[in-house]
Amino acid sequence: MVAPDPSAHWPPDRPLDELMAPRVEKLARLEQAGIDPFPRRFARTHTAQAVLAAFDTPGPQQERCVRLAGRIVTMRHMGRLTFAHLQDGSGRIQIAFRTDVLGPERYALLRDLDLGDFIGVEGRPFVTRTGERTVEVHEATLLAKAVRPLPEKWHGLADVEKRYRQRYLDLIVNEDVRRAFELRARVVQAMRDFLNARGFLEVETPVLQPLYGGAAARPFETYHHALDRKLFLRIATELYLKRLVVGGFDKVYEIGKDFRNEGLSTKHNPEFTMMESYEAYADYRDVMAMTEEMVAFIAQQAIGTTRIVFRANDIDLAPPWRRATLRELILEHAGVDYRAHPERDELYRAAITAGARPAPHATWAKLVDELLATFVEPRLLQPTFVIDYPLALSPFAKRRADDFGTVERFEAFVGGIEIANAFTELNDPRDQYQRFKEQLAQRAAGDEEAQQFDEDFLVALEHGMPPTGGLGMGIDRLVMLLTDQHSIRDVILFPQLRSKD
RNA sequence: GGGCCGCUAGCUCAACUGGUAGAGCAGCUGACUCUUAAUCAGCGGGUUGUAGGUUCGAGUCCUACGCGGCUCACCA
Repeated sequence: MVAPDPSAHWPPDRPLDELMAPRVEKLARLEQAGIDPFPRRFARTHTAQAVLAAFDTPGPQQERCVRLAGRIVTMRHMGRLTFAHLQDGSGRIQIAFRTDVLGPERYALLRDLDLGDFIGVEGRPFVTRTGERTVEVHEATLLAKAVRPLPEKWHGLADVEKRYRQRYLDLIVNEDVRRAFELRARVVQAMRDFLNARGFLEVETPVLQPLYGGAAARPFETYHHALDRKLFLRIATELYLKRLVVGGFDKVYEIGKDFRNEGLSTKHNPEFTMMESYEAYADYRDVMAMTEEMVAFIAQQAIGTTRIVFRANDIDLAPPWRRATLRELILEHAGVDYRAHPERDELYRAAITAGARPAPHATWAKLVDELLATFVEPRLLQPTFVIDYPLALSPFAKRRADDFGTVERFEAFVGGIEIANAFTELNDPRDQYQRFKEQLAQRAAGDEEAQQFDEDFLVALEHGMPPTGGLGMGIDRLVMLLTDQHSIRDVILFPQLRSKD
């Protein structure tokens, strides 16, 4: 028996349009017939996929009664016979309701079912005359009534805004969207498997930080009432993970959200997922080798091959990847040798001549970055390590032994997008102190993205940090690459959008 | 933030140089025991993103705003 419940009637202050009204009426009618439209559980013996698979193993299996549950996504009434498709997390399967099996009374309850409703059914698998594997329903249970309609069935949901705002509809209707996010989960799983197998320890460090650092970005600010203090959402995990290396964890990594208060684009979401790893006694060459192996492994695990297509380019992620210095790549693609222009104004003129459009007040380091972004990045389709960056761009990277103006750093590019950033970590506290001072000067000069002076971190380094190779890899971009999605919004379930009031 | 494009029924889209806003799907009523974009007959469904303006008359032209997409700038 269903307990009498006043909410059987639709709340009067909830919207109820012409499409919802008949569904609410059906819900009330079912309740009056003693049917709970929102029961508690349903014991399944099979998923849709499992039932379909069972057809391939003939014998007693096929005769067995199966119990499965899902959302009604299509329905075709034909008098005393009705076909429908049931969709669950594994896929969809056809089910058939027959009057002569169910009896006219139970069959008549079908008229109160709608597309979008969840039902559980028990029945016998059979194959229709047209060859479709189907379950003949012997017993059906309403599991959840849907009072709003599903999106249109042929074109699905095409409105991009609605797809992002109501991702659940996108997932119900667009199979490829669901697959992309399942793939994303496999990517993260494979990354963990790879790192764990190499002896890395997964850790979690603070998201709320009194000082932010480890990357060049503007932060989000928040406030803790009890502590009466301003806090920042982290822009990177770097400085905490290196404290852990000081603490004796030789190999650590963290997979988590970073937050950067920047503009939105097809490549940028204000919160994004980053993997950072740190390995003691390794340098950036060791990290390079690990990076190419890891990406190839992830691709193999997630999509079954290292050969991918991105923006109609055939790309092979199998190691070894090309290694080239930043200097030679900029010379190759922009025709500018930045070492020949050590003065800022000189390099500015050279960049303009080459066809770049740098910001008028760009520093020397920003100009180098601009040359990289404009001329080199878009051309790096096959996996490429760009190595050896100017010191000024990298306040936490160790200098080359043979060249004190250059640091041991690489960025990995695939398909024209940057997927990783790594360096031999700076562990000399005297040098780190100088770098922080330099960042302070840049901040004073108006660079909002310059590092804050992190005294605690410096004290940690003064206790001694072993030589360490660090890596940061953007998970969202890696998934974009592996799924051939060109907008980061298509690999983030709920991307940031403007509020809609 | 700049530029360009878009916003019409629940969904997907039409509507010529300004002249009564339509179709398919979804919904409702009926027929139908092998359909799968089921089919057939009938019915209902709209403040054309919002607010102004021009005009006898605006979905259409103008202005502002909102939201989205692409792109540039910034960034990973």
